[in-house]
Amino acid sequence: MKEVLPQFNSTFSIDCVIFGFDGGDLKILLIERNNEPFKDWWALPGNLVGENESLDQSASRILNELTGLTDIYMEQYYTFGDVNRHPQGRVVSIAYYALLRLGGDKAVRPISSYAKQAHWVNINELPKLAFDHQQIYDKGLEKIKRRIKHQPIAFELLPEKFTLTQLQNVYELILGKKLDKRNFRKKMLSFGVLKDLDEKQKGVSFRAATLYRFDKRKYAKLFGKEISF
Amino acid sequence: MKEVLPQFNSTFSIDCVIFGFDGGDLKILLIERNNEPFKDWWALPGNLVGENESLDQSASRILNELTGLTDIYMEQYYTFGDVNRHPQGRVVSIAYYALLRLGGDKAVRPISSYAKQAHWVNINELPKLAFDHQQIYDKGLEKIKRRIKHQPIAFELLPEKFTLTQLQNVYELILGKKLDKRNFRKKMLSFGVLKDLDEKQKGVSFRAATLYRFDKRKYAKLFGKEISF
DNA sequence: ACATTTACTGTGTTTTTTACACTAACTCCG
DNA sequence: CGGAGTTAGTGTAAAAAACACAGTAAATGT
Repeated sequence: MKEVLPQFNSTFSIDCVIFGFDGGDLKILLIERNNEPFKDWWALPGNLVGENESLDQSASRILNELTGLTDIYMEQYYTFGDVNRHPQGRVVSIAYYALLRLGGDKAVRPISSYAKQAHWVNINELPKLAFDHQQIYDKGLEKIKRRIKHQPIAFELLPEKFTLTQLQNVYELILGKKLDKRNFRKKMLSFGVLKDLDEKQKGVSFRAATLYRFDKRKYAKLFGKEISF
Repeated sequence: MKEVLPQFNSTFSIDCVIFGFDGGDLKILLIERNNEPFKDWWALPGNLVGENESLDQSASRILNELTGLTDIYMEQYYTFGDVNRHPQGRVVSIAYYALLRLGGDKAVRPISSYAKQAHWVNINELPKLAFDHQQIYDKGLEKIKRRIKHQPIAFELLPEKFTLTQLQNVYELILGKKLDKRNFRKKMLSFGVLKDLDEKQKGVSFRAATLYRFDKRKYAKLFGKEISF
């Protein structure tokens, strides 16, 4: 029924920089490719976009296929379309990043067909990546660095209940630098979006810290005002 | 030689939000479509990406075909890929914005084949747009609003020599709100990236203002430091 | 009880942001 | 040439935000 649009041999794919935080390290999910080109290389998870899925849906599907998770925070951030970025033809790739919490029962055991294996890799120990994936990763990290300063995305990496020290760790890992503890806590609490749970950490050696929860309601009320985390 | 990648009937295009400033109003370039679908509707300039051009090249080409201009500041900002955004098939569209100065000898008389006509339209008087172009425009403006606060893109809209009042006008038009004159001037000058030309406006009624030039060298030296215009 | 580790707290200084109104310079016109 | 009209240009005080900085409190393990 539809008229055919002019076209040539081309296609598009999604690539995902999937960040996970396990309470200690910040990691991304990499796959070891099972096919040419770049067989046996490490690469960002990605796939072609299906005929009847939107870009956002496709990104969610890719993440779900690897991790089994749904409803994960994902954001499209850039599209890579150099003519020769894929050796087998023109592939334009739309990049997404995702943020999720690792560990516990959600431990995430990745399975997939086009990959020999998938691994969570510390972002400070990344191997050489296939295609232009290093560039895609770099740009993703850069975007997240900016975004974390203005939007409450750090909470996506943390369990529902978390301590201020954990929150600070997330910021320090993403920004790649140390922050002053007192100033950090003062500022975070001043936004009024953290709810003190009157509850302490359990199962830790040494002094237990107070647990907090991110209060989405209060955050929603702040909209319009510029808020800088 | 190349293996063929799996694919279906799909293609991708570039759409451009081309901002122009004529000293008074902020405008974008719109075309009146000559073909179905949305024949006779106003739309953002756009075209399919050629087989051997990168996305950036394609965006530059589209702008050049309409205006004859080259070396214009352009930035990719988002990719739109809903399944039904184009009635004739799957078209993923990569959006760019561009900033340029209008008027004088550069007056820009747009010509093109797929458009009946092209016009510069005040951003406060936009007509109904074809496809999802309103959404594409909205997101573009939003991105520029953010960017103008951190990067020296306002200068792209101004002639080489400009007055502080003109610069402030650009900010006010993009941000959509009035700014305090004294605070604005103080802040702009404090960055040290404006060179006072010891030269006055000519041909104006009433008192002539001092002309400035943006000093790219000094700006380059600031890199790394967060600078907020 | 002591050693160890992490949680938690406050103040003073500096910098940035905001609010605010008048004089100076130039042009046009009569 | 003088006065009316219009835009250019300037400073200060108050408030808010950012920054630098170190010791005590609480819990654990031995």
